[in-house]
Amino acid sequence: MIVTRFAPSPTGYLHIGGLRTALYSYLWAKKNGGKFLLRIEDTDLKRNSLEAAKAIEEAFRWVGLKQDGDIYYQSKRMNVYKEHIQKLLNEGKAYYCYMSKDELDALREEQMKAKQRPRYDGRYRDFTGTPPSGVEPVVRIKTPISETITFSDGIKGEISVKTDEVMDDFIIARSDGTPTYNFVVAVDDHYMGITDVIRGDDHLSNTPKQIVVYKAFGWDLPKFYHVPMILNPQGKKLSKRDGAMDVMEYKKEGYLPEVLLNFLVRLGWSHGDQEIFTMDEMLEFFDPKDINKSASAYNAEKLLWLNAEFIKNMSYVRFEKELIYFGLDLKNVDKKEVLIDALRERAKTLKEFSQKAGAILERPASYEAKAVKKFLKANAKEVAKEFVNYLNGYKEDLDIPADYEKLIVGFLEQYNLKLKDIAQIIRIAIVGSAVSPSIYDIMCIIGKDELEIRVNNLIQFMEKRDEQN
RNA sequence: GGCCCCUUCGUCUAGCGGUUAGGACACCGGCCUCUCACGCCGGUAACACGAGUUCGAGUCUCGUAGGGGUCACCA
Repeated sequence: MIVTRFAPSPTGYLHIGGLRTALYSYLWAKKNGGKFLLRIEDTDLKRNSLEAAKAIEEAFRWVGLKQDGDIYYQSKRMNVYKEHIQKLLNEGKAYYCYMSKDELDALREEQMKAKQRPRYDGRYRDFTGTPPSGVEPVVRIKTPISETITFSDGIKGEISVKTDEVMDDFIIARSDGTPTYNFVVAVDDHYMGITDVIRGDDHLSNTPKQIVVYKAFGWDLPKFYHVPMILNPQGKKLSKRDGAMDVMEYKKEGYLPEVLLNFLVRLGWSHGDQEIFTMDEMLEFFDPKDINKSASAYNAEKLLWLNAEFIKNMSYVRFEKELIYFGLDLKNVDKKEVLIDALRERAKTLKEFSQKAGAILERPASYEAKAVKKFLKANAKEVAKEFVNYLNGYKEDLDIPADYEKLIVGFLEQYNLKLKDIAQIIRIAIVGSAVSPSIYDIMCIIGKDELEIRVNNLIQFMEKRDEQN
């Protein structure tokens, strides 16, 4: 069985890079009938916060990635790590190092000056004398000397590093006794039964260290997949400055969770020419072997396009449900289906949708100056008045947009006008600007009575304007 | 700087020794049209460079250049 995990450290919100590796892990496990686990890496008490952990969980809930079983918190497993550190100590595979932080810094500086790679010199590796007093020791693991550590990465291929060149006896327990990252990752991945580790390729260079831990305990290695980073549009590493990194920010901006997932799955992975995937299709087609080797740049326009595609095909009930978050309650809107259909092809996000809907549902607070100047010419007032008269005398049904089209056609015939002569007047009367969905749709949405009110309001406005001139 | 990784249109990518190098976003035309969109049709645009291997290279090998990652008592 395949078991994967996502293991964020709770130092901030969940960002889209993290979400993508989580998605890949989730997909790979679920596709194979396996398990996807969530582990919060909170060993560094100073930098973690409970709120951050909660924020990550909230983001997971929003996108609908559900972990199997309970969430693991490393802070609750300290005794396990301590036991294992003790075990290595007992077996002589790790040792206490009494070098103080100051001494270490001095050594590092010296090495830097000599243009050497800063590296612990192993001075306590075989130390048997009396330890210096007043120093709380750290625990270091013995990394093999003159060995080549080789592993096969599912994305990058065969990777091998020479221990003497790039590794030293790294610290597995700080002087306060708390374990460090590379140690706990290996211990947890082993006990959680992780078979496939899918993570960002910034961890590629940590992998040999974790392998040292695995080997010290004699454990089998999981498979590793190091997925390339996501770059910003400038091709640099995505950072907070690029904005919109927080997954929850996408909710606020009116993106659908499945769109974010769809967008992310295609960033660095593909299945032929397919752009749009349902969750079932992602599960069917995803395979980490198809993940690209190179980093990919974040492309906000494509995300927007994808969101628009999904909105175009979204159900009415889903619209009603999602729009509540944006302060738009469609429950009492009589022609909500006409509203939705009129706007779904004009709004790329739910946020934009709710703004545009508001412009139709609420009476315009003012009339856009440019539109007034361009379309409300001298005869506009008369045309509008004639329209109100015609509307008052109109006895046919006014229920669907086509009924309003009949209304307009009749009006144009009677007064020998062109559609152009009336369309913008009605539009401005209803939404206050020269841009909106079809006038038949928006007339239908607000209904006959409201239509009359709004056209009259516009007539009043024009009268006032004409008086001033 | 050492080590590791990467390199096809502006961007996401397809390609797995023989292709007019395909698709998508964006962009530019045109059509549709009551405005704006949507939709439809069409277009511009890429194999980083240099050597090999081969009858033949985007595809294999090696260099060069460029980009990224990483070198903590952070994760």
